[in-house]
Amino acid sequence: MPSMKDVAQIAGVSVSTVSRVINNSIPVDKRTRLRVEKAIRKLHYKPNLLAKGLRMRSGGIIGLVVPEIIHQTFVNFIHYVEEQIVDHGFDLILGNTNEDPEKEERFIDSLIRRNVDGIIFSRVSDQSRVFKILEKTNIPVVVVDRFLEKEHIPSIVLNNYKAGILAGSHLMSLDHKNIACITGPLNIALCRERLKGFKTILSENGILLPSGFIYEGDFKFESGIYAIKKFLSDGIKITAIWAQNDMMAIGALKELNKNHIRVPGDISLIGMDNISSSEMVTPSLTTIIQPFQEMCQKAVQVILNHIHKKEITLNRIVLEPSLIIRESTRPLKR
Amino acid sequence: MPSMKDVAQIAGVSVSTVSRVINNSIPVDKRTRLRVEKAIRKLHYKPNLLAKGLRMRSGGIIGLVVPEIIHQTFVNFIHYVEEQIVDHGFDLILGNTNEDPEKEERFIDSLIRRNVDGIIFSRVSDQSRVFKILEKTNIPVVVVDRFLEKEHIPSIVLNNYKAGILAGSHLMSLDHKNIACITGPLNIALCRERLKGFKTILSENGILLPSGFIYEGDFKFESGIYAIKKFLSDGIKITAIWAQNDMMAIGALKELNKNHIRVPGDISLIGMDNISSSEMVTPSLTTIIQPFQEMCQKAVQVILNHIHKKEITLNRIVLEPSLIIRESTRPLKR
DNA sequence: TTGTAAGCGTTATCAT
DNA sequence: ATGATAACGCTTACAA
Repeated sequence: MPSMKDVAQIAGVSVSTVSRVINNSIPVDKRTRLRVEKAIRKLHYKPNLLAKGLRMRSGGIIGLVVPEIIHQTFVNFIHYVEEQIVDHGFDLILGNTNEDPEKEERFIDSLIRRNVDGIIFSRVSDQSRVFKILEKTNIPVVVVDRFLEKEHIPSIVLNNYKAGILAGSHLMSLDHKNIACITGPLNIALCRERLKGFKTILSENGILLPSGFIYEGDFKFESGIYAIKKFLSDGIKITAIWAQNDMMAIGALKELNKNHIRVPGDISLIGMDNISSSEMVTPSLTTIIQPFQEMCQKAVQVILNHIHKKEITLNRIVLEPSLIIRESTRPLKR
Repeated sequence: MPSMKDVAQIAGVSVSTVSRVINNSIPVDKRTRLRVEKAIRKLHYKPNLLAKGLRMRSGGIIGLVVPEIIHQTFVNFIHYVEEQIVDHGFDLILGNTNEDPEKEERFIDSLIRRNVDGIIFSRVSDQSRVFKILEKTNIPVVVVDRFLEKEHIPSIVLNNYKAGILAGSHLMSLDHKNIACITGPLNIALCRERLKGFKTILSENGILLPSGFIYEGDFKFESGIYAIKKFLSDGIKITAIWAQNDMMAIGALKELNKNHIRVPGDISLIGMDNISSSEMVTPSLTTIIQPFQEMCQKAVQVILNHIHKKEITLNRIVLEPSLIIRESTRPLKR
C-alpha cells in the first residue's frame, strides 16, 4: 500500500502538502493541488486509517453493544445503526455481550483502545460496571431502549407506558373485559412501564387485571407457550391477551392453536414490536410498533452532536409507539 | 489514557522493556518484570490498538461483509462469526452492502485502510470487483455460502445438491408423487444445485418435475405467497412442496391457510434453513438444516491459517445438510 | 538483560 | 503557499 510519502515524492512536494490537499485544511496552490491529485490517482492512494486515528485520537469507528444478536429487536438495532453509521462515514464494530459483564468489559476496553468515537448501547443493565470506566474517558455514549436511573447518560427510549395504553385501549374498544397480559422480565423497568400503562387504562374503564391474569415471561417464544399452559391449567376465563413482545405472542398463538382455541375467534391476541414474523403467522398479529429506525437515527445524532459540539443537548429522548391492527384481534362476540 | 511511556517512567525502565513484558517476546528479568507489571496495574494501562496495528501492519480486526442484515441467514452468520472472532482475540467490523457494488467497494476499502487481518464474505456476487482489489493486498479472504467460479479463493459452502436430495427423498418416502418446488433466484448457483439434486432424486424414482411445478422465487416471504397463488390459478394438482428456504415456505403456508388448504393434511410442506420461525409457525416446519455454526468456525479457521502459516491449506470446504422432521409433512393419504 | 533509536503513516506547529 | 519536524503509541533491530 502506498503512503503519503510516495504520493509526495511523485508529486514533488512534501507530505504536509499532500495532507493539506486531502483534508483541504489550508488553502493550497491550484497547480500543486492538481499535481498531488494526479499522483494520488496514479497510485490509488488512500490514507491509512490507523495512522490517522492514532494521530487524531479518533478512530473513525462507532461501537455497538448488544446483549444478543439473534433476537429480532437487536437485529433491528444493528441494521439501522449500521445504516446511520456508514452514512456518516464511520465504521461499525459490533460486540455481543450475552449479558456477561466480563465480555462487556472486554469489548468496551477494546473500543477505548481503538480510539472509538462513540458507543451505542442497547439494553444494558443499570449496574453495568462499564459506565464507571467510560466516565473517565469522555467518549460519547448513548443508550437505546433503556433509561439509566442513576447516571446522567443520554438515552433514547420508547414511551412504554403509552404502549400499554395503546394495547389496553384497543382491546377494550373491541369490548373485551377479561384480559390477560404476558409480560417481559419485570425486573426490567420498561416491562413494568408497559404493564403500568396497560393496567391503568384498564382500571380507568373499570376493568381489573388480577395477578392471576399476569404471566411474567422472558421475551422468548417459549414464554408464550408456558403462559398459555398456565392460564389453561389455572382455568381462568379470558377473551383477550396482550403479550409484551411478538415473540411471546407467537408462542401463545402456537399453544392456543394446539389446544384448538381459535385466534381471534375465541381469543384476541396482540403483540408488540412488529417483527417480520408478526405478519407471517396466521392470523397475522395485531401489534404495537416501535420506531426502531428513528431510535437509531436519534442515537447516532446524539453521538455526533456530542462529538462535534462537545456539548450534550438533550439527555432523554422519548419516542412514541403506535398500533397496527391486523388479523389477530376482533370484537368480542356476545 | 496512559501510554507505555507513563508505565516505563513509573517502573523506571525503558518503553522497550515494557513492550517486552507485555508481549513476552524476549526474556526479561523477573524483578523488573514485576516492577513493570505493578506499574501497569497501577495505571490501568492497556496498549493502544491503533498504534500497535499501525506498527505491526495488523489491525486486530476481521471484516464481515453481508449483503443484507435483516435476513435470518445473515443474522446467523453475523452471530456465529462474531462468536468465533472474539474468541480469537479479534474485533469484528460489520458491513452491509445491500448488494450495491459501490457500498461493497467503499467498505472493503475502509477495511484495507484499517490493516484488517482478514475478510469474510457471505454470498458475494461472482463478478464483484472487490476481489481484483483484494488480490494485490494479500489480505486473507474467505467466502461463505458461495463458490467463486473463476477465482482461487477459499470458500465454504453447503452441499446444496445433497439438500435437494434430502428434501426429495423425504417427500418420496411419504409416498408423495405430485411434487412442486419453490426455488430461490436461479441465477444463483446454489439454487440451481438444490434444484438439480431435487430433480435428480425424483427422476431416479420415476417422478417428473414439470416446469409448471417449479416456481422461481427470491427467498422472501412474499415469494411463497405468489408461488401458491400461481399453482392455484394454474390448477396444478400437488400433494407436496419443497421451498428452498423457510421464509418462502412460511409464505406458502400462509397462503395455503388462506385458501383453506391444510398443511400437512392436504399438502406436505418442507423448507430449508431451520430459521427460528420455522418451529414457531403452526404446523412447525419440516426443514433442511444448514450447519451455520460450523461454516463460520471453518471460515475463521481458514483465515487464521492463512494469517499464521502464510499458506492456504484447503480451498474448498463442503459441509453436509441434514433433515429435521416436524409437523408440516406427513404420509400421503390414499 | 536492558536501552536507544528508527519506523509505522498520519496531522499540526512552526518556520520560511 | 509550502516544507521540516515533532508527535501520536507502539515494536524491533541494533548496541551496550
